[in-house]
Amino acid sequence: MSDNAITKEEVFEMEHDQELGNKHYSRCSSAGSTHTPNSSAHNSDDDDDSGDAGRGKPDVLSYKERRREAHTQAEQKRRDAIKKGYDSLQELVPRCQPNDSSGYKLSKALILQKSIEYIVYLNQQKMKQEEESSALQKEVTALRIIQNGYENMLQHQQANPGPEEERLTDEAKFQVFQAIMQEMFDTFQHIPMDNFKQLTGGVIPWLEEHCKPHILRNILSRTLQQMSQEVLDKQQQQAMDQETTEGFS
DNA sequence: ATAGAGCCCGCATGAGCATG
DNA sequence: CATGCTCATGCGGGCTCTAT
Repeated sequence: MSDNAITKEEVFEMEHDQELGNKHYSRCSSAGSTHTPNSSAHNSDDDDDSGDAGRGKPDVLSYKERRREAHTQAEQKRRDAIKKGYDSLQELVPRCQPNDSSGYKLSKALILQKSIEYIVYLNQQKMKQEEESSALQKEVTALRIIQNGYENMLQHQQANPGPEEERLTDEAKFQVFQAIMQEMFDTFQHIPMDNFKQLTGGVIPWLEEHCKPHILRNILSRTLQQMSQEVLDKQQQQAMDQETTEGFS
């Protein structure tokens, strides 16, 4: 396997010695002026492993050279992966996307910074939604408790209707229903209804404002008081009429 | 218009660590 | 121990901005 590698390297070296090799070393010559080997430098430097096979054969790459070649390719692969990651980030993060017109590309530092800002923003949104969800869940629980209470009251009422003489007549129930509906209608007709949007936008606030249990209870209480007063008045009137009749007789 | 400064990016390489 | 991977470093090149 190492033989194959060496052969490949040899071929590579022979084919690209001029163009790539010169470019390679010209780049490194400045960068690696302190450390980059040229041929003379590492012939004396790393002849420990290549020396046996390649001593006197300049075509055969030394171990150090082979390792450097492999490393260069690996490093290129790594840089590609990093670049791909930055490109993906720029595609994923809305604030990182370049303008369509200019097509300018953000720097890597900016991509990182914007990505961090976006993640923070998403975390805040998540927390906010969790709080809203929690509040709504509590509201649902409370409404279910109220619903159960009313259902229990209804069942109890149906199971124990009470003495015959204490039950409300259908006439009385109708009066109560009529009074409640009349009062609700008086407020409901103030909802703007020029279009469907206005209607739907007005119904919810109306429900919240005028259909609260204590308001309905007040209406009920007031209506029952009125009915009670009317019965009393009626009874008094009947008594007076009776007295008058008896007086005449 | 142009030279120079500053910034960013890609590249090659060495060093150090992990792994089979 | 060979190999792969990551990180740091130094350098060249391209681009933009600014002072002259």
